[in-house]
Amino acid sequence: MPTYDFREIENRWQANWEADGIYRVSNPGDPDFDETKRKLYILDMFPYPSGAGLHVGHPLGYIGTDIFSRYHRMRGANVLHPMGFDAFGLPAEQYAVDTGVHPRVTTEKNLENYTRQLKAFGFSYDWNRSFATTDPEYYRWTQWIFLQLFESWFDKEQQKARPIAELVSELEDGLRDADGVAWMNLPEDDRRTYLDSQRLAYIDEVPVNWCPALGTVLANEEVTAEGRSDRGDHPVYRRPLRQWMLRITAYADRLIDELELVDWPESVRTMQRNWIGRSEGAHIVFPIKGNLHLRVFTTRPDTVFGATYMVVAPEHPIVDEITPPTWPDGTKPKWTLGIDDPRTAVEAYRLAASRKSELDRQVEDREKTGVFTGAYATNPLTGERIPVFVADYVLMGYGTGAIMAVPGQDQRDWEFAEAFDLPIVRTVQPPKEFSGEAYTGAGPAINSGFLDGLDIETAKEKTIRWLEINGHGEGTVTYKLRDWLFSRQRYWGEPIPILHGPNGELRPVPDEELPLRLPEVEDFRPHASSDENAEPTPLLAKAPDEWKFVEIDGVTYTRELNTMPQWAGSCWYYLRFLDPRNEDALVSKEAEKYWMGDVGVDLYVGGVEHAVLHLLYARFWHKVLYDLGHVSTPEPFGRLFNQGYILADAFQDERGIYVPADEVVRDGDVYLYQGKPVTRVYGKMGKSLKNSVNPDDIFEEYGVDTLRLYEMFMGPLDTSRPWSTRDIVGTHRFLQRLWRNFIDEDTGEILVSEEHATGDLQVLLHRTIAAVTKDMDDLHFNTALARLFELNNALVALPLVPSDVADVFPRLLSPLAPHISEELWSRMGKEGSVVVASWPTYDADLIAEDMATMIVQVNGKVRDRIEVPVTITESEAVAIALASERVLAHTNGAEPRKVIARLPNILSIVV
RNA sequence: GCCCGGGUGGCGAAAUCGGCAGACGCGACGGACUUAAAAUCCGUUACCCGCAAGGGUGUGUGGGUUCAAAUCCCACCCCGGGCACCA
Repeated sequence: MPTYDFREIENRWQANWEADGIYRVSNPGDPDFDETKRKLYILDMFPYPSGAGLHVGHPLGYIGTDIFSRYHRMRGANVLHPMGFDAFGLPAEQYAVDTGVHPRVTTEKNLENYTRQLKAFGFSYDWNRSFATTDPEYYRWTQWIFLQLFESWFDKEQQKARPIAELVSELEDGLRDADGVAWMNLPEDDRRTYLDSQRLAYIDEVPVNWCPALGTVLANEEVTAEGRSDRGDHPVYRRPLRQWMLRITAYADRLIDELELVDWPESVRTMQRNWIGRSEGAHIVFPIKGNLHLRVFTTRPDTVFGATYMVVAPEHPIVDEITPPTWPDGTKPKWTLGIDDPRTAVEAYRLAASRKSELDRQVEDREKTGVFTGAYATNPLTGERIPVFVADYVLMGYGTGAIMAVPGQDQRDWEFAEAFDLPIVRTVQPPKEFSGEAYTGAGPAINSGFLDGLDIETAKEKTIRWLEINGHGEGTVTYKLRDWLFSRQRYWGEPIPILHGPNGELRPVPDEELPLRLPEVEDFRPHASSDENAEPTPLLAKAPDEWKFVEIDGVTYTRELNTMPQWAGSCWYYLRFLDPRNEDALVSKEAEKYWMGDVGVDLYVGGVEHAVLHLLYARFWHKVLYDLGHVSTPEPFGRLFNQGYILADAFQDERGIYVPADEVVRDGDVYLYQGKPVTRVYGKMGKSLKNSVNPDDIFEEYGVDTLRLYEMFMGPLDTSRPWSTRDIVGTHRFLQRLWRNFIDEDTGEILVSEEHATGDLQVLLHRTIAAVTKDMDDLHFNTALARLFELNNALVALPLVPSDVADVFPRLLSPLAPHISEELWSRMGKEGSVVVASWPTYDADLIAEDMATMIVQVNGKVRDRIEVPVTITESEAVAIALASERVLAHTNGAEPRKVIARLPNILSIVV
């Protein structure tokens, strides 16, 4: 059929490519491996296959990486471009809870649908390398990595992970001791406890976010600001629980410092630094009375002379010990909440604070509340007695849960001091023009004894030295980053391969028994409860006894019943793609060395929502594997690129409920849904806004190539852009026009001449090659397309396409629109597939200009444009310009006072 | 409040080593073809004044640097995302 039958063309070529295995990539050691090619690893953040299927917003980045991969294949690279699925997770489990359908069944169905949809885009993935994190052959190695963490400790001197066996031998040899106790003097049980406390994977009793309604514990980052669950919006309570933790904090410095090694957006690196939150400062000990003292962390030890009171978090354990039965002399009325004794007052405040920590805390905004404990501490530098308050603006989870308050240099402390009538002493001299309250800027120290006159940095150092010499504290570094809570009480995750002995001993499941498969359970409902005091129970407690209990050498062990979080599987999938069927290792040394090369993944593309968590966790695991010698690069992802989102109009009815956007009709200025007016809003395309557009529908109407081109033509890859189905016709028309330029629609004849292009068309051809090549390198696919549009438009008036244009055009277009390019290539009788054709080159001499347009400015305004030879000299240019009538009209013949020449483009005359 | 992005025609956007603002596309308008419509092809399309030639204005706002600013500097406004009494 001579007209552009995109459906037939696209289906046929996708089938051919698959049959030919044209996107299959071989590894070092394979018979067809070509070691002369340079390697390029181009990776997408793999998707979670949800039940809703893909919408046109998902594949934006995938189209970009596909184009980049195809381009570099044509430039001779050996491109690894894989795709897989992050398939453990709560949605399938919750579906199982609701319907009883096994998560495996749901997941397999979704995987199939996602694979079908992704294949329909014509992506050049090597599907032979695909896997899902739920495959036992994959999670076998996820479990193996966990055991590597379990069997390792962090050597602070060497700043790296080492096998725990090396720690044991150093302890046995007396090269180290266990927290000051010699190994030989330590009883067996204590040795075990000590070792367990040193592991990178360890168990700790930590406060967790317990969500009874979900029957599970949530990570901090999964809890909303309102103290409710991110998923489901259920109430969340904080309670202590024994949990597996991963010691990511040991890597805090390296995770910051080694950001220097990667080519990432500066914004993402900044976000990671902020998340880790390294701050240097000091611990300072404030005596209270007897043996009691309050230890605080401060980033501003230089301001200690201005510490006029202290604040501890409501949850701080010292509060009970320091609060006296009666108010001491000098207690101001506004410090007491109007209550007769300190203990009652503090209890009342704590109760109010614990309630507030949920919803009200936000509402209450900035007003400072607190209560005096009735206790005084002594400022070790001034020797003054200063009151100790309880206030909820200090958090138990950061630093030591206590602060020295320096109202002169901290605005929150200033506000509190004003509210409670506490003294304010400036210890840094603000500039004269400063009119604010707390002053945090630079300046000389004042009111600070031996620090007076020093700048902040010097004063910090001197204070720390004083503290250390006098035993009142020491310089220290703290981090916002906390260890990674790694246990989930869910079913649909990787089982943690640990056995618990009768005396609390931890025994790893031997490597040869991996994978430890998920046991079958009959019912997936967690012990959900509306009782906030309900005990958390892992779902695997429902597994059969023969799974849960293991007898070894006459000892009965209980299996760990927690599973891993969804992050686990996505922490290392990029390594498995290198060697996905390896049964002896997570990746072979040769494959790892070849594909990771010097910088790791050469281009990693995904949404900015993963800027912190996923990328930080993956970097952490990678560094552990690096330390233990399993990988050869210090960083996993050499270059990161964040693609934008597809945005779309969404519509809300009068109750604020989203209505299906595709059923909304426009009537003049108003939008109607089922006859009722709705409000138009705008946001990220997705299920929650009910504004998804299904790619299947677009393929049906316009074809795959059109959709690929449209998504790329909308704008630069890294910005978000609004979906507009109306605009798709632009790229569709481009393809139809291209078709008609090459194919006679009546006869099906190829409209290509024997002749080469000449004159302007030849120049345009070579300029187009140059421009598209540069745009491809820069991931500027929108402008690459614009150049191809221009070349296409230039062909419309010609009866036949010149042979060199015909030879080049499908190759330039093929990364962007592979199907039509392959069809034209094939119809012209070209040898082989366009997929493996070489990228066109251009003749630099042809695109060199000999004439240029010279802009003539008079007093900064453009007054004339004159065609001049590119070799024009300044005196010639001035002579020509001053003779121009348009210039004369503005110079009135006056002599130039000044001439700036950027020849041949600019001549700027000042008169 | 803090941090990170971003504000350019009716719309999506080009142009960022400081050197022609608006490439390319959508839409709109006019024309050709057609019995007609669709499709296709040709043209116009930042705004204001002007018949025209031409002139003026213009890249969120106000200043500044410069022969020259979308681009650099200062202050502010708005939109999006992230974090939040983090000491």
